[in-house]
Amino acid sequence: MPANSPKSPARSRVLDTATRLFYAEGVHSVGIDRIIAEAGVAKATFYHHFPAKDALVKAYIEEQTRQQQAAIDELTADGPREKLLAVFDRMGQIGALADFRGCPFINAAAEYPDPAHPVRQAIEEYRSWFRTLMRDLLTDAGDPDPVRTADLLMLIRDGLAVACDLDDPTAPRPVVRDAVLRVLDGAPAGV
Amino acid sequence: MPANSPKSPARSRVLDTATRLFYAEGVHSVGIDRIIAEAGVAKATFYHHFPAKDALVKAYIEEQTRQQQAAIDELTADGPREKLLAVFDRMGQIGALADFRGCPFINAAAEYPDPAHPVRQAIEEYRSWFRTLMRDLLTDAGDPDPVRTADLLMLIRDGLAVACDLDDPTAPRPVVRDAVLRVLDGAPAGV
DNA sequence: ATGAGAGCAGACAGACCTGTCTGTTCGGAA
DNA sequence: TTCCGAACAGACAGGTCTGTCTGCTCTCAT
Repeated sequence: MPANSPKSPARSRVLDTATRLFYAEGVHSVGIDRIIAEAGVAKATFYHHFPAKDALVKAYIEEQTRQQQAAIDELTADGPREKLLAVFDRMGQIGALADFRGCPFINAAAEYPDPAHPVRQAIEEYRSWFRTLMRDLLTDAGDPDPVRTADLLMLIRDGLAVACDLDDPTAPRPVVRDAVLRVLDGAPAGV
Repeated sequence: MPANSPKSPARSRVLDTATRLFYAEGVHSVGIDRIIAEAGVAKATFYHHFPAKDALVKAYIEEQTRQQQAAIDELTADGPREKLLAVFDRMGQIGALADFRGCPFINAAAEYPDPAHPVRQAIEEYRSWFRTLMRDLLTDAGDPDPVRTADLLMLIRDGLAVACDLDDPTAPRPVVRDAVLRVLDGAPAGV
Protein backbone atom coordinates (compact mmCIF):
# COMPACT_ATOMS: atom_id res chain seq x y z
CA MET A 1 0.00 0.00 0.00
CA PRO A 2 1.42 3.35 -1.02
CA ALA A 3 1.45 5.09 2.34
CA ASN A 4 2.54 8.56 1.16
CA SER A 5 1.97 8.39 -2.56
CA PRO A 6 3.35 11.51 -4.24
CA LYS A 7 0.38 11.24 -6.60
CA SER A 8 -2.12 12.15 -3.90
CA PRO A 9 -4.48 14.89 -5.13
CA ALA A 10 -4.26 16.74 -1.83
CA ARG A 11 -0.47 16.72 -1.99
CA SER A 12 -0.53 17.97 -5.57
CA ARG A 13 -2.85 20.80 -4.66
CA VAL A 14 -0.52 21.82 -1.85
CA LEU A 15 2.55 21.71 -4.06
CA ASP A 16 0.86 23.60 -6.89
CA THR A 17 -0.37 26.31 -4.56
CA ALA A 18 3.00 26.58 -2.86
CA THR A 19 4.73 26.83 -6.23
CA ARG A 20 2.49 29.68 -7.28
CA LEU A 21 2.75 31.61 -4.01
CA PHE A 22 6.44 31.00 -3.31
CA TYR A 23 7.40 32.16 -6.77
CA ALA A 24 5.15 35.20 -6.76
CA GLU A 25 5.76 36.43 -3.23
CA GLY A 26 8.85 34.76 -1.84
CA VAL A 27 9.30 31.82 0.49
CA HIS A 28 9.45 33.46 3.90
CA SER A 29 6.59 35.81 3.14
CA VAL A 30 4.10 33.01 2.56
CA GLY A 31 2.85 31.09 5.61
CA ILE A 32 1.59 27.56 5.88
CA ASP A 33 -1.87 28.75 6.87
CA ARG A 34 -2.28 30.62 3.60
CA ILE A 35 -1.05 27.71 1.51
CA ILE A 36 -3.44 25.20 3.07
CA ALA A 37 -6.31 27.67 2.85
CA GLU A 38 -5.77 28.34 -0.86
CA ALA A 39 -5.09 24.69 -1.57
CA GLY A 40 -8.30 23.68 0.23
CA VAL A 41 -6.50 21.20 2.45
CA ALA A 42 -6.57 20.54 6.18
CA LYS A 43 -3.51 21.35 8.24
CA ALA A 44 -3.19 17.75 9.38
CA THR A 45 -3.21 16.67 5.75
CA PHE A 46 -0.38 19.02 4.94
CA TYR A 47 1.74 17.72 7.82
CA HIS A 48 0.84 14.21 6.75
CA HIS A 49 2.61 14.76 3.42
CA PHE A 50 5.39 17.14 4.45
CA PRO A 51 7.27 16.88 7.75
CA ALA A 52 7.85 20.65 7.90
CA LYS A 53 7.74 23.79 5.81
CA ASP A 54 11.35 23.40 4.68
CA ALA A 55 10.47 20.07 3.12
CA LEU A 56 7.76 21.81 1.12
CA VAL A 57 10.25 24.44 -0.02
CA LYS A 58 12.63 21.70 -1.12
CA ALA A 59 9.78 20.00 -3.00
CA TYR A 60 8.99 23.34 -4.63
CA ILE A 61 12.57 23.65 -5.89
CA GLU A 62 12.54 20.08 -7.18
CA GLU A 63 9.21 20.71 -8.89
CA GLN A 64 10.66 23.79 -10.60
CA THR A 65 13.60 21.68 -11.71
CA ARG A 66 11.29 19.10 -13.27
CA GLN A 67 9.26 21.77 -15.05
CA GLN A 68 12.31 23.51 -16.48
CA GLN A 69 13.81 20.23 -17.62
CA ALA A 70 10.55 19.34 -19.33
CA ALA A 71 10.30 22.76 -20.98
CA ILE A 72 13.81 22.46 -22.39
CA ASP A 73 13.14 18.89 -23.47
CA GLU A 74 10.17 20.03 -25.50
CA LEU A 75 12.22 22.54 -27.47
CA THR A 76 12.88 21.07 -30.89
CA ALA A 77 16.05 22.02 -32.70
CA ASP A 78 18.06 20.78 -35.66
CA GLY A 79 21.34 20.52 -33.83
CA PRO A 80 23.20 21.45 -30.63
CA ARG A 81 23.88 24.97 -31.83
CA GLU A 82 20.22 25.59 -32.61
CA LYS A 83 19.20 23.99 -29.34
CA LEU A 84 21.40 26.39 -27.39
CA LEU A 85 19.97 29.34 -29.25
CA ALA A 86 16.46 28.05 -28.65
CA VAL A 87 17.04 27.69 -24.92
CA PHE A 88 18.20 31.27 -24.52
CA ASP A 89 15.54 32.64 -26.82
CA ARG A 90 12.85 30.88 -24.83
CA MET A 91 14.29 32.30 -21.62
CA GLY A 92 14.10 35.76 -23.12
CA GLN A 93 10.47 35.17 -24.07
CA ILE A 94 9.49 33.97 -20.62
CA GLY A 95 11.39 36.79 -18.96
CA ALA A 96 9.26 39.31 -20.81
CA LEU A 97 5.95 37.86 -19.58
CA ALA A 98 3.99 39.96 -17.14
CA ASP A 99 4.17 37.47 -14.28
CA PHE A 100 7.90 36.90 -14.54
CA ARG A 101 9.49 37.34 -11.16
CA GLY A 102 13.08 36.26 -11.79
CA CYS A 103 14.73 32.88 -11.55
CA PRO A 104 13.07 30.81 -8.81
CA PHE A 105 16.40 29.23 -7.90
CA ILE A 106 18.29 32.50 -7.54
CA ASN A 107 15.40 33.99 -5.59
CA ALA A 108 15.11 31.04 -3.23
CA ALA A 109 18.86 30.96 -2.67
CA ALA A 110 18.69 34.57 -1.51
CA GLU A 111 16.43 33.42 1.31
CA TYR A 112 18.62 30.46 2.29
CA PRO A 113 22.12 31.76 2.96
CA ASP A 114 23.51 28.51 4.35
CA PRO A 115 25.04 26.54 1.46
CA ALA A 116 24.64 23.31 3.42
CA HIS A 117 20.87 23.66 3.70
CA PRO A 118 18.85 21.01 1.79
CA VAL A 119 17.09 23.75 -0.17
CA ARG A 120 20.43 25.10 -1.35
CA GLN A 121 21.51 21.60 -2.32
CA ALA A 122 18.37 21.16 -4.40
CA ILE A 123 19.21 24.45 -6.12
CA GLU A 124 22.74 23.24 -6.68
CA GLU A 125 21.33 20.15 -8.35
CA TYR A 126 19.40 22.21 -10.87
CA ARG A 127 22.40 24.37 -11.66
CA SER A 128 24.61 21.35 -12.02
CA TRP A 129 22.13 19.79 -14.45
CA PHE A 130 21.86 22.96 -16.51
CA ARG A 131 25.63 23.41 -16.63
CA THR A 132 26.11 19.83 -17.78
CA LEU A 133 23.48 20.34 -20.46
CA MET A 134 25.38 23.37 -21.73
CA ARG A 135 28.66 21.45 -21.74
CA ASP A 136 27.22 18.54 -23.66
CA LEU A 137 25.61 20.75 -26.27
CA LEU A 138 28.82 22.75 -26.65
CA THR A 139 30.83 19.58 -27.02
CA ASP A 140 28.46 18.37 -29.72
CA ALA A 141 28.70 21.74 -31.41
CA GLY A 142 32.48 21.37 -31.58
CA ASP A 143 33.39 24.02 -29.05
CA PRO A 144 37.13 23.89 -28.27
CA ASP A 145 36.68 24.49 -24.54
CA PRO A 146 33.17 23.42 -23.53
CA VAL A 147 33.80 23.68 -19.79
CA ARG A 148 34.85 27.28 -19.94
CA THR A 149 32.26 28.26 -22.51
CA ALA A 150 29.56 26.66 -20.37
CA ASP A 151 30.65 28.89 -17.50
CA LEU A 152 30.17 31.86 -19.79
CA LEU A 153 26.72 30.73 -20.89
CA MET A 154 25.80 30.24 -17.24
CA LEU A 155 26.78 33.85 -16.61
CA ILE A 156 24.54 34.98 -19.45
CA ARG A 157 21.69 32.82 -18.20
CA ASP A 158 21.81 34.31 -14.71
CA GLY A 159 22.27 37.83 -16.02
CA LEU A 160 19.30 37.42 -18.31
CA ALA A 161 17.02 36.26 -15.50
CA VAL A 162 18.07 39.09 -13.20
CA ALA A 163 17.79 41.74 -15.90
CA CYS A 164 14.29 40.66 -16.92
CA ASP A 165 13.25 40.86 -13.28
CA LEU A 166 14.89 44.14 -12.26
CA ASP A 167 15.24 46.16 -15.46
CA ASP A 168 13.37 46.56 -18.73
CA PRO A 169 12.33 42.95 -19.43
CA THR A 170 12.31 43.30 -23.20
CA ALA A 171 15.80 44.75 -23.57
CA PRO A 172 18.00 41.71 -22.84
CA ARG A 173 16.56 39.33 -25.40
CA PRO A 174 18.28 40.67 -28.52
CA VAL A 175 21.43 41.46 -26.56
CA VAL A 176 21.54 37.89 -25.33
CA ARG A 177 20.97 36.51 -28.80
CA ASP A 178 23.94 38.47 -30.12
CA ALA A 179 26.06 37.43 -27.20
CA VAL A 180 25.27 33.74 -27.53
CA LEU A 181 25.93 33.89 -31.26
CA ARG A 182 29.27 35.52 -30.61
CA VAL A 183 30.10 32.94 -27.96
CA LEU A 184 29.26 30.10 -30.34
CA ASP A 185 30.88 31.47 -33.49
CA GLY A 186 33.35 33.88 -32.07
CA ALA A 187 37.03 33.74 -31.41
CA PRO A 188 38.04 30.23 -30.35
CA ALA A 189 37.96 30.98 -26.65
CA GLY A 190 41.65 31.80 -26.41
CA VAL A 191 42.69 34.95 -24.59
CA MET B 1 19.15 72.03 15.69
CA PRO B 2 19.58 68.73 13.84
CA ALA B 3 16.59 66.82 15.18
CA ASN B 4 17.36 63.44 13.63
CA SER B 5 20.94 63.82 12.59
CA PRO B 6 22.03 60.92 10.40
CA LYS B 7 25.41 61.21 12.10
CA SER B 8 24.06 59.97 15.43
CA PRO B 9 26.28 57.24 16.87
CA ALA B 10 23.28 55.14 17.86
CA ARG B 11 21.84 55.39 14.36
CA SER B 12 25.18 54.42 12.85
CA ARG B 13 25.46 51.42 15.10
CA VAL B 14 21.98 50.30 14.07
CA LEU B 15 22.69 50.75 10.38
CA ASP B 16 26.06 49.01 10.57
CA THR B 17 24.59 46.06 12.44
CA ALA B 18 21.65 45.86 10.07
CA THR B 19 23.98 45.96 7.09
CA ARG B 20 26.02 43.10 8.46
CA LEU B 21 23.06 40.92 9.43
CA PHE B 22 20.83 41.67 6.43
CA TYR B 23 23.61 40.83 4.03
CA ALA B 24 24.72 37.69 5.83
CA GLU B 25 21.31 36.22 6.65
CA GLY B 26 18.68 37.95 4.56
CA VAL B 27 16.21 40.70 5.38
CA HIS B 28 13.14 38.80 6.50
CA SER B 29 15.17 36.36 8.60
CA VAL B 30 16.61 39.08 10.84
CA GLY B 31 14.28 40.67 13.38
CA ILE B 32 14.38 44.12 14.91
CA ASP B 33 15.00 42.66 18.37
CA ARG B 34 18.21 41.04 17.22
CA ILE B 35 19.45 44.17 15.49
CA ILE B 36 18.92 46.41 18.48
CA ALA B 37 20.46 43.81 20.80
CA GLU B 38 23.64 43.47 18.72
CA ALA B 39 23.79 47.21 18.11
CA GLY B 40 23.46 47.88 21.86
CA VAL B 41 20.56 50.26 21.35
CA ALA B 42 17.18 50.62 23.01
CA LYS B 43 14.07 49.83 21.03
CA ALA B 44 12.74 53.35 21.51
CA THR B 45 15.99 54.71 20.12
CA PHE B 46 15.64 52.58 17.03
CA TYR B 47 12.10 53.76 16.40
CA HIS B 48 13.27 57.29 17.07
CA HIS B 49 15.57 57.09 14.04
CA PHE B 50 13.57 54.80 11.74
CA PRO B 51 9.78 54.90 11.43
CA ALA B 52 9.57 51.19 10.64
CA LYS B 53 11.67 48.22 9.63
CA ASP B 54 11.14 48.86 5.94
CA ALA B 55 12.77 52.26 6.34
CA LEU B 56 15.81 50.55 7.83
CA VAL B 57 15.91 48.15 4.88
CA LYS B 58 15.77 51.08 2.49
CA ALA B 59 18.59 52.78 4.42
CA TYR B 60 20.58 49.52 4.19
CA ILE B 61 20.22 49.51 0.40
CA GLU B 62 21.21 53.16 0.17
CA GLU B 63 24.19 52.49 2.41
CA GLN B 64 25.29 49.64 0.14
CA THR B 65 24.94 51.97 -2.82
CA ARG B 66 27.20 54.54 -1.18
CA GLN B 67 29.80 51.92 -0.30
CA GLN B 68 29.89 50.46 -3.79
CA GLN B 69 30.11 53.90 -5.36
CA ALA B 70 33.00 54.76 -3.06
CA ALA B 71 34.77 51.47 -3.80
CA ILE B 72 34.54 52.06 -7.54
CA ASP B 73 35.63 55.66 -7.10
CA GLU B 74 38.78 54.53 -5.37
CA LEU B 75 39.80 52.29 -8.24
CA THR B 76 42.53 54.06 -10.16
CA ALA B 77 42.87 53.42 -13.87
CA ASP B 78 44.64 55.02 -16.83
CA GLY B 79 41.55 55.29 -18.98
CA PRO B 80 37.93 54.22 -19.40
CA ARG B 81 38.90 50.85 -20.80
CA GLU B 82 41.20 50.10 -17.89
CA LYS B 83 38.59 51.38 -15.46
CA LEU B 84 36.02 48.95 -16.82
CA LEU B 85 38.46 46.08 -16.54
CA ALA B 86 39.35 47.15 -13.01
CA VAL B 87 35.70 47.22 -11.94
CA PHE B 88 35.04 43.70 -13.10
CA ASP B 89 38.31 42.38 -11.79
CA ARG B 90 37.58 43.83 -8.37
CA MET B 91 34.14 42.24 -8.43
CA GLY B 92 35.73 38.89 -9.17
CA GLN B 93 38.10 39.37 -6.25
CA ILE B 94 35.35 40.24 -3.81
CA GLY B 95 33.19 37.40 -5.06
CA ALA B 96 35.89 34.93 -4.11
CA LEU B 97 36.10 36.10 -0.50
CA ALA B 98 34.82 33.73 2.14
CA ASP B 99 32.04 35.97 3.38
CA PHE B 100 30.68 36.75 -0.06
CA ARG B 101 26.96 36.14 -0.12
CA GLY B 102 25.94 37.44 -3.51
CA CYS B 103 24.86 40.88 -4.65
CA PRO B 104 22.98 42.65 -1.83
CA PHE B 105 20.67 44.32 -4.35
CA ILE B 106 19.71 41.12 -6.15
CA ASN B 107 19.24 39.34 -2.84
CA ALA B 108 17.08 42.07 -1.36
CA ALA B 109 14.98 42.30 -4.52
CA ALA B 110 14.18 38.60 -4.16
CA GLU B 111 12.54 39.41 -0.84
CA TYR B 112 10.57 42.39 -2.18
CA PRO B 113 8.55 41.21 -5.18
CA ASP B 114 6.54 44.41 -5.59
CA PRO B 115 8.41 46.69 -8.04
CA ALA B 116 6.65 49.74 -6.59
CA HIS B 117 8.01 49.17 -3.09
CA PRO B 118 10.44 51.85 -1.85
CA VAL B 119 13.11 49.20 -1.29
CA ARG B 120 12.82 48.11 -4.92
CA GLN B 121 13.07 51.71 -6.01
CA ALA B 122 16.26 52.16 -4.01
CA ILE B 123 17.62 49.07 -5.75
CA GLU B 124 16.58 50.50 -9.09
CA GLU B 125 18.53 53.64 -8.27
CA TYR B 126 21.73 51.69 -7.75
CA ARG B 127 21.28 49.76 -10.96
CA SER B 128 20.52 52.91 -12.86
CA TRP B 129 23.67 54.53 -11.51
CA PHE B 130 25.82 51.53 -12.40
CA ARG B 131 24.34 51.27 -15.87
CA THR B 132 24.99 54.94 -16.52
CA LEU B 133 28.57 54.52 -15.31
CA MET B 134 29.07 51.69 -17.79
CA ARG B 135 27.58 53.76 -20.61
CA ASP B 136 29.78 56.75 -19.88
CA LEU B 137 32.93 54.68 -19.69
CA LEU B 138 32.02 52.88 -22.91
CA THR B 139 31.33 56.17 -24.64
CA ASP B 140 34.71 57.47 -23.51
CA ALA B 141 36.31 54.26 -24.72
CA GLY B 142 34.84 54.84 -28.17
CA ASP B 143 32.30 52.04 -28.15
CA PRO B 144 30.00 52.31 -31.19
CA ASP B 145 26.84 51.38 -29.25
CA PRO B 146 27.36 52.18 -25.57
CA VAL B 147 23.73 51.66 -24.59
CA ARG B 148 23.61 48.14 -25.90
CA THR B 149 27.09 47.25 -24.72
CA ALA B 150 26.22 48.53 -21.26
CA ASP B 151 23.28 46.12 -21.21
CA LEU B 152 25.71 43.35 -21.99
CA LEU B 153 28.10 44.38 -19.24
CA MET B 154 25.16 44.54 -16.84
CA LEU B 155 24.37 40.95 -17.75
CA ILE B 156 27.95 39.92 -17.01
CA ARG B 157 27.92 41.83 -13.73
CA ASP B 158 24.79 40.06 -12.50
CA GLY B 159 25.94 36.68 -13.74
CA LEU B 160 29.27 37.12 -11.97
CA ALA B 161 27.62 37.95 -8.65
CA VAL B 162 25.25 35.00 -8.86
CA ALA B 163 27.94 32.56 -9.96
CA CYS B 164 30.30 33.53 -7.13
CA ASP B 165 27.46 32.99 -4.68
CA LEU B 166 26.01 29.74 -5.98
CA ASP B 167 28.86 28.00 -7.80
CA ASP B 168 32.61 27.77 -7.54
CA PRO B 169 33.51 31.36 -6.61
CA THR B 170 36.96 31.29 -8.20
CA ALA B 171 35.87 30.06 -11.63
CA PRO B 172 34.13 33.15 -13.05
CA ARG B 173 36.95 35.66 -12.64
CA PRO B 174 39.10 34.65 -15.62
CA VAL B 175 36.02 33.88 -17.69
CA VAL B 176 34.68 37.35 -16.99
CA ARG B 177 37.98 38.98 -17.83
CA ASP B 178 38.02 37.26 -21.22
CA ALA B 179 34.40 38.18 -21.81
CA VAL B 180 34.87 41.84 -20.95
CA LEU B 181 37.98 42.02 -23.13
CA ARG B 182 36.05 40.52 -25.99
CA VAL B 183 33.17 42.92 -25.42
CA LEU B 184 35.53 45.91 -25.46
CA ASP B 185 37.75 44.86 -28.36
CA GLY B 186 35.52 42.50 -30.19
CA ALA B 187 33.34 42.74 -33.24
CA PRO B 188 31.79 46.22 -33.42
CA ALA B 189 28.49 45.18 -31.87
CA GLY B 190 26.74 44.68 -35.21
CA VAL B 191 24.56 41.60 -35.60
C1' DA C 1 20.80 75.13 37.46
C1' DT C 2 17.53 73.76 34.61
C1' DG C 3 15.30 72.03 30.91
C1' DA C 4 15.44 69.67 26.43
C1' DG C 5 16.85 66.00 23.89
C1' DA C 6 19.21 61.73 23.17
C1' DG C 7 19.60 57.33 24.74
C1' DC C 8 18.84 53.05 27.82
C1' DA C 9 15.84 49.27 29.83
C1' DG C 10 12.15 46.62 29.41
C1' DA C 11 7.10 45.66 29.67
C1' DC C 12 3.22 45.17 26.72
C1' DA C 13 -0.30 44.48 22.98
C1' DG C 14 -1.67 42.35 18.99
C1' DA C 15 -0.71 39.88 15.14
C1' DC C 16 1.20 35.99 12.91
C1' DC C 17 3.66 31.55 12.33
C1' DT C 18 4.76 26.72 12.93
C1' DG C 19 3.52 22.48 14.43
C1' DT C 20 0.35 19.30 17.39
C1' DC C 21 -3.85 17.42 18.68
C1' DT C 22 -8.84 16.04 18.80
C1' DG C 23 -12.70 14.66 16.52
C1' DT C 24 -15.43 13.79 12.25
C1' DT C 25 -16.48 12.17 7.53
C1' DC C 26 -16.14 9.28 3.67
C1' DG C 27 -14.68 5.75 0.27
C1' DG C 28 -12.94 1.52 -0.85
C1' DA C 29 -11.07 -3.03 0.28
C1' DA C 30 -11.40 -7.28 2.89
C1' DT D 1 -20.63 -5.16 6.67
C1' DT D 2 -16.82 -3.60 8.77
C1' DC D 3 -12.72 -1.47 9.17
C1' DC D 4 -8.76 1.36 7.88
C1' DG D 5 -6.60 5.12 5.94
C1' DA D 6 -6.96 9.56 3.82
C1' DA D 7 -8.71 13.82 4.25
C1' DC D 8 -11.40 17.67 6.50
C1' DA D 9 -12.29 21.25 10.25
C1' DG D 10 -10.55 23.77 13.61
C1' DA D 11 -8.82 24.55 18.39
C1' DC D 12 -4.56 25.09 20.76
C1' DA D 13 0.23 25.89 22.47
C1' DG D 14 4.43 28.16 22.24
C1' DG D 15 7.21 31.12 20.04
C1' DT D 16 8.44 35.36 17.33
C1' DC D 17 7.69 39.67 15.22
C1' DT D 18 6.59 44.62 14.93
C1' DG D 19 5.56 48.68 17.03
C1' DT D 20 4.03 51.46 21.35
C1' DC D 21 4.59 53.04 25.80
C1' DT D 22 6.43 54.20 30.48
C1' DG D 23 10.33 55.55 33.26
C1' DC D 24 14.90 56.53 34.12
C1' DT D 25 19.72 58.62 33.19
C1' DC D 26 23.02 61.54 31.27
C1' DT D 27 24.86 65.48 28.79
C1' DC D 28 25.01 69.93 27.26
C1' DA D 29 23.62 74.51 26.08
C1' DT D 30 21.28 78.30 27.69
